[in-house]
Amino acid sequence: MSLVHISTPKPKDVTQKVVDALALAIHEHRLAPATKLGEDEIGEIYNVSRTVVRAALQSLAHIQLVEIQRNKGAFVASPTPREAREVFEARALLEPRTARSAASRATPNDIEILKDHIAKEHAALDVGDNGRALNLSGRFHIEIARIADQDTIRRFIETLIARSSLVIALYWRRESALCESHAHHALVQAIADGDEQNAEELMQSHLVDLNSALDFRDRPAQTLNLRELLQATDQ
Amino acid sequence: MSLVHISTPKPKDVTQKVVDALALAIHEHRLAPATKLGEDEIGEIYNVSRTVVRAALQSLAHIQLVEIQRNKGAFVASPTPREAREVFEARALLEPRTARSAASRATPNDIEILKDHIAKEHAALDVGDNGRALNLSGRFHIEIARIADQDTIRRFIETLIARSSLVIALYWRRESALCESHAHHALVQAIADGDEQNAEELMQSHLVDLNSALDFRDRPAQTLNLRELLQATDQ
DNA sequence: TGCAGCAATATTGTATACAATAAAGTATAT
DNA sequence: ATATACTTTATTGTATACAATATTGCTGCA
Repeated sequence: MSLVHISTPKPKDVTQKVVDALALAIHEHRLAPATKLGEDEIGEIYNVSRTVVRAALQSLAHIQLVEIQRNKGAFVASPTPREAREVFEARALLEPRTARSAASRATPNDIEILKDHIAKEHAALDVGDNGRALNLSGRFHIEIARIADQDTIRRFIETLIARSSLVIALYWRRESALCESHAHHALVQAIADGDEQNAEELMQSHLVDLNSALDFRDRPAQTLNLRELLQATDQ
Repeated sequence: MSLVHISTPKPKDVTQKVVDALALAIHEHRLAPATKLGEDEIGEIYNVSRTVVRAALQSLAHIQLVEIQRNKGAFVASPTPREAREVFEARALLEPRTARSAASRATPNDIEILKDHIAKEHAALDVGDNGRALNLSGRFHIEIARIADQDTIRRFIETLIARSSLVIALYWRRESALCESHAHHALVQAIADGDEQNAEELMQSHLVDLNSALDFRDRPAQTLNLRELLQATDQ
């Protein structure tokens, strides 16, 4: 199942296409948190029926990229400061160990793939396409989880990376240093060397760095969120 | 979202009812791995349309309690030995830390809830209802994650517990000692005492014990699985 | 008998139609 | 002029209808 999700050419899975398109838009920050995702609207855009749109939205809701409110509709998720903190706490718990595993298992081909990711990331940054760079940075982390060869934990990390995109959209503080490809580079080196200890520590400090670039104190305060938060008549 | 999932009375969420009913049946081992879950059939049982059945099945597929094969249908998941091992590896990574957190945060009321769980577990075992006992044992672990007050990790643990049910159905070795409520009792004591270190270690050894009661060497070899594995024409 | 190809059946994938709920607008009364 | 009740509109929730695919059974032939 999970393998299928990764590797298949997917001749005709319309739902997945919609899922991927929406997820990409969110990851690249083209869809802002709390944006309403009307079923008819999306259906018209992709020329599919509401049936498949609903399936896609439910799929995205499961990984918490969108939030569905009964009889209200689907919205791009808007993590609270608390949720945002939790996402990075969970990443700190899972990813260092995963990087260690990756260091013990990576093949030369895997290293090539990682370096390729970094190169693309640089290219995107040079062009000024921060959205794409952010997305690639996330996929870099997912790639490490894949190399670690633990499907279950990889799936968890995938959802955390996805949500990180939203967290960054809401709580990013600094202007520059968007994805510290320097850290990524060092990490690849450790993994290539099979240096498990170093890989684990580098990943840990990388996540600490990321965390320190976020500011969870002030909350989103988006129009849509405000409105729904004020009326506590939620069922 | 996740909070809603826990606390709301849910006046009319038909889909969730179907999800819960099917999940319970799987957890209690009334539905065996690889069982076909026809849409019409389930719809007739619960008097709902295929629309909601499909939504429910997709929801269950996401937490990997069922596997959906395109144009083939939905089946109760049947974890491979490898997947089974991964589930418990992930639990070993997440749950000890979570138990530690729970020990640092638990209120007297939380302790009551945990003790209540254990009591129910005993009662079910006395009646000989192993399915219900297993389900309660799983909910005990989820309860600890709830006390730890980390929604994100709790959700991960919930999916792992759910899959553990299937793993146990397929790979359980021993006859007796189904849920070692002794271990649960000691764990509650440590949490009640706020003894973080002990709680973490007890959870770790508890999971090791569970793992040692499983035998991943021989694979399921179910009729349905065999058939689909032999024909590698999957898309 | 056994197999190949085709026909019939059943099941899933998708689209549409109807029902229920929420949101918005309007009119009336104070 | 504001607030409240009602009406209208829009959107989601659910059921059904149709299309596509897979499975099964049959027929004919070697």
